[in-house]
Amino acid sequence: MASVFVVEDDHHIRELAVRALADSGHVVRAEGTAMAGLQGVIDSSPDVVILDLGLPDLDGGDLLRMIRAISDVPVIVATARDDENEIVRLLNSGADEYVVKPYSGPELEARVRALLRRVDSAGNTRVLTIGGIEIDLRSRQVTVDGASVTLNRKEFDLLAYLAAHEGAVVPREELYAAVWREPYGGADKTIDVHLSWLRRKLGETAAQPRYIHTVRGVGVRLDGSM
Amino acid sequence: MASVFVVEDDHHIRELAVRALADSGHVVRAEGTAMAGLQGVIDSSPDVVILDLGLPDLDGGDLLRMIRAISDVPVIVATARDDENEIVRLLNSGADEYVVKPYSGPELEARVRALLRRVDSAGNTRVLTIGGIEIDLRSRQVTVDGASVTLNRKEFDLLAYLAAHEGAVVPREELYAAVWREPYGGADKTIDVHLSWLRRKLGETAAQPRYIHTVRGVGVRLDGSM
DNA sequence: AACGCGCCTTAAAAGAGCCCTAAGTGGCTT
DNA sequence: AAGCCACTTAGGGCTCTTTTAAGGCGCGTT
Repeated sequence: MASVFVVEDDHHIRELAVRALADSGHVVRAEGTAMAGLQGVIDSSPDVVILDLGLPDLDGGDLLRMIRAISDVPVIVATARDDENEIVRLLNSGADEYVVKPYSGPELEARVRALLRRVDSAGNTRVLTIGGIEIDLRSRQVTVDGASVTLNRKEFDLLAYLAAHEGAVVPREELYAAVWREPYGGADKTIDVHLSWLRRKLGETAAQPRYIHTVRGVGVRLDGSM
Repeated sequence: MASVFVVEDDHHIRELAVRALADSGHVVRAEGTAMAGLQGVIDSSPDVVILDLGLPDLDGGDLLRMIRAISDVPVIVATARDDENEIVRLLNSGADEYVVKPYSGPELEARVRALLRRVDSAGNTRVLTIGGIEIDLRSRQVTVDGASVTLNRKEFDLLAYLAAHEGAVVPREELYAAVWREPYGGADKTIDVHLSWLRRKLGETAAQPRYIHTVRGVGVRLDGSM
């Protein structure tokens, strides 16, 4: 059982989804517009969001990015079958699942269940702790060994993404895509400059890393256990 | 990067999948029959399984249940059937994702990535253990008898590929193609140099092998049981 | 409008580490 | 014994990464 938020403008589809999910024991809320949906997601902090892409007031992809900017909530996007590139793009920009419309109630329910099975075992806190670093995703405040440090937007987004993937080597390409939201031109040194500034604020250098470890030729890894 | 196992009987589709996944940096194994696939999944403990449903020797659903009986490995099912009920049934019986055939390389790659992201964020680790060697594919960290060793990119990729094929003799040609991502010019001695460096870091020599065994005229074999 | 400030990008240089080539040695096969 | 194959070491070129510096842009303030 979980709380699910449905954003879908078509009344009949919305009712189908709400009924199917409610029948299988979930707490369901629904809205019919992007802006109301965004507000609802913020207010009710659901465990899963079902997001229709064909909303009247805003592109579904934009809404997805707005949700991702404030939350790591798992998102299932509902889309038309013939749009393969769109699906790839959405999965890369933060969607966790997709269902193809028209979908059946049982299918949607199965997707929600499959997704929750993965997510339940993860600790869903709004504050990430990596070694001596505390990252509050909501207020965007960071402390290192208890002392507050001021990060600007890019620095915070870099740190937050690395922290969300603690221990994993994150390729520059992925890191750039996540923070800049645009394709990575391989020769772009900007990301290195920001990493350097971030390191300074975390109290380390590349030569004496405490958290951000360079894996030459592959990417960088945030690791608090060393 | 992860180790992926593909079970698909159609040669062309299999090659498409293998190439797409290898190009995006994964260690890939593939088989064309259900029984060989099951054996391969048992032997190589992959991080993700791509499972075709239209296998010649066994129903894909049955194979999925057999895999589920022995492992929690995430499974992506590939189905030509545009059959909604079939998909729901499979998701309920343990599949984690599905792709509809024919699928593109980028689409498959995106599904694998999305799945790995969920698995990783659930706190799972992807570790290969060969004798005293522990290989963490996510952080690219390696320990031998508990002691950390620092491998550079080529060394790590070589070791990871050999470990994913533990016990099998890997031809130089295949090893080179997997790590360098380009065709093997037969006279290339570079791979030998890197293998030598890797051996040194693992604490062995070719004359006194503990893990990497040379099979003269054929290739090399990683084996931790000796 | 003009100014100041912070933020981001571009540029450039230096350093470190990695990778390939080359060459010599040793062992196995024929 | 000769030839082939594999292993190792050494050296230099090159790529990748880091860091500093300078300039432009946006934005709020004066």
